[in-house]
Amino acid sequence: MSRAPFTLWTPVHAPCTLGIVSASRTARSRAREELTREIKVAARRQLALEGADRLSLRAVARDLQMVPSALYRYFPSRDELLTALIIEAYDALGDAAEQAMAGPAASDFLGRWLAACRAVRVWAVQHPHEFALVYGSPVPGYRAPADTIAPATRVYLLLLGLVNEAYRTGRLTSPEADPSLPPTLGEDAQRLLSTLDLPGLPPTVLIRAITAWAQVIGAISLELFGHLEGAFRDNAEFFDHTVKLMADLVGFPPPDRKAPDRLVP
Amino acid sequence: MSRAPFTLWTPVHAPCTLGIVSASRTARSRAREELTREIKVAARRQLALEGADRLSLRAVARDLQMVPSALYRYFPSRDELLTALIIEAYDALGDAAEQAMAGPAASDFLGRWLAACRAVRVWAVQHPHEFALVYGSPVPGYRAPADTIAPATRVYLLLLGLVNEAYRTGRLTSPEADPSLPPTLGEDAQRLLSTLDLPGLPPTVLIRAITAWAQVIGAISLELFGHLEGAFRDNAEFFDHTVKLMADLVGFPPPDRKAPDRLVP
DNA sequence: CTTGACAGAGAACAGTGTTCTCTATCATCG
DNA sequence: CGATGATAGAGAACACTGTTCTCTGTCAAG
Repeated sequence: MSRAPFTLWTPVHAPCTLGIVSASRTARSRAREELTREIKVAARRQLALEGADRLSLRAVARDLQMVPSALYRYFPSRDELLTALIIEAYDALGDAAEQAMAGPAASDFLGRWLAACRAVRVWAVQHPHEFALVYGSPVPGYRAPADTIAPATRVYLLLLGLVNEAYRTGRLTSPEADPSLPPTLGEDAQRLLSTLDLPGLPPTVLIRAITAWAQVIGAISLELFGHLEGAFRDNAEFFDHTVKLMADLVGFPPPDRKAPDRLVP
Repeated sequence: MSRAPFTLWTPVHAPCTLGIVSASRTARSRAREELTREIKVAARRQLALEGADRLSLRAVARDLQMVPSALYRYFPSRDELLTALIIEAYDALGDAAEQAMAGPAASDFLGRWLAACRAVRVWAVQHPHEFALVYGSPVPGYRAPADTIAPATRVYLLLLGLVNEAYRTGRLTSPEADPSLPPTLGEDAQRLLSTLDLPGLPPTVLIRAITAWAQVIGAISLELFGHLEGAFRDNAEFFDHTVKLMADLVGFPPPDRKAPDRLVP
């Protein structure tokens, strides 16, 4: 079934909901927002229990004592409901990472990197089906709808910001003999850096950071999807170690060594 | 729906099919094997077109001009059919990697590592839904059935064998200042090494190899599942670079430099 | 107060996985 | 060879699913 171009569902004649204009809130639209929320929490509950492919519109309707067709006043299809859950999952993941990163001292870059990555894994372990929804195979159709890519970049941008901050303050060790990027990859990295508003960050560092991020997602995927079954007694310990290896790859200085040769910012 | 303990489907009174005993092959069991194969190819065709969650038993039955219930003589459920496809996908992936690894000279460890990883990615790009089936979120139920974990380890063991071979022949550069493993992780690594029959390989190298493998899967997942959309014009180039970074992490010597300090085997 | 948009109910449709029962057909054993 | 029993497939049925209609009340605005 081909997916129509995604449109976040909004009522055709809905009043303006920008800002904090809660005074002019009619009772109907208020009930509407509340029910929309309730539908999503019911759906998320069922998602957590059964997984995305077992998520049934009729079941969430039963849960809310509604008739199935009534749900279509709020979400035009099951796929759009799933998309809303995807967006919320991205946000929850971003919240978790952001909060964890605020724990260590601002100057402790390795500690903040570790804390954020750990938070991502812990969230994933606690919400395996939601992680699968966003980083596993996309269930609704095959290509992510446009509205999901913005929230998707949040964790990613958080970590990149950390790398940039460490670099700017001269706390990033330069890799010994960094292989140069092939031309088109280097151009793409430069373009990414300018669109991400991270001028000055070397392209090689960006690529290393993305590489590390891919490793983090890969390690979590392997664990959650059963590919590490029986390998380690404590998967968190293994994850921590790989994250430290990746931190070293990116250039976060290990705590014991005095940061040796620094890149000039 | 809870999954019953997995049993690869075999007819209750089927004759012994071990070895190449094709003489005592009755016509019925021969037709049975052929139809089993045909069901799988029809299912795989539909899987490639629509994805795992859209794979419909009734559609493959229609494709084969059978009635849906007839399929249940060959696979006791849709999940078991998917499991068979999973196993075949693992095998196809293993074949691709194995064949690619045989390309470069036996002593060119970096080249063989690169070739194998590239082959994995190319196979994944060409069979995205099958990759999603095995390395994305597991669709049938939540835990991989026991019969899939053996074929799943094939690619993995192939790469580990390469690392071991490089180490044994002294072609693996030791990482500068390898952080020591925490105690339980080190024990687990030692246990893994003995069960995998790779004695002598340092536990830290094993962990680095698994880390690299997780990165490869993560990079492919990010690409296939849309998280790299719009980032790189040539994803293969990005992938190649990350794979080289990981090769360096594992200790495969770069081709230009003379391999500096070697581990004693 | 009237009008029109909206929320929800209910029925219906096409599709799904799965399980029955029933009838041929084939392999095997006496 | 012929009887017997296991098997393959057909067909109907059940309990679901997502989705789309139509129809009635209800709330908000002109």
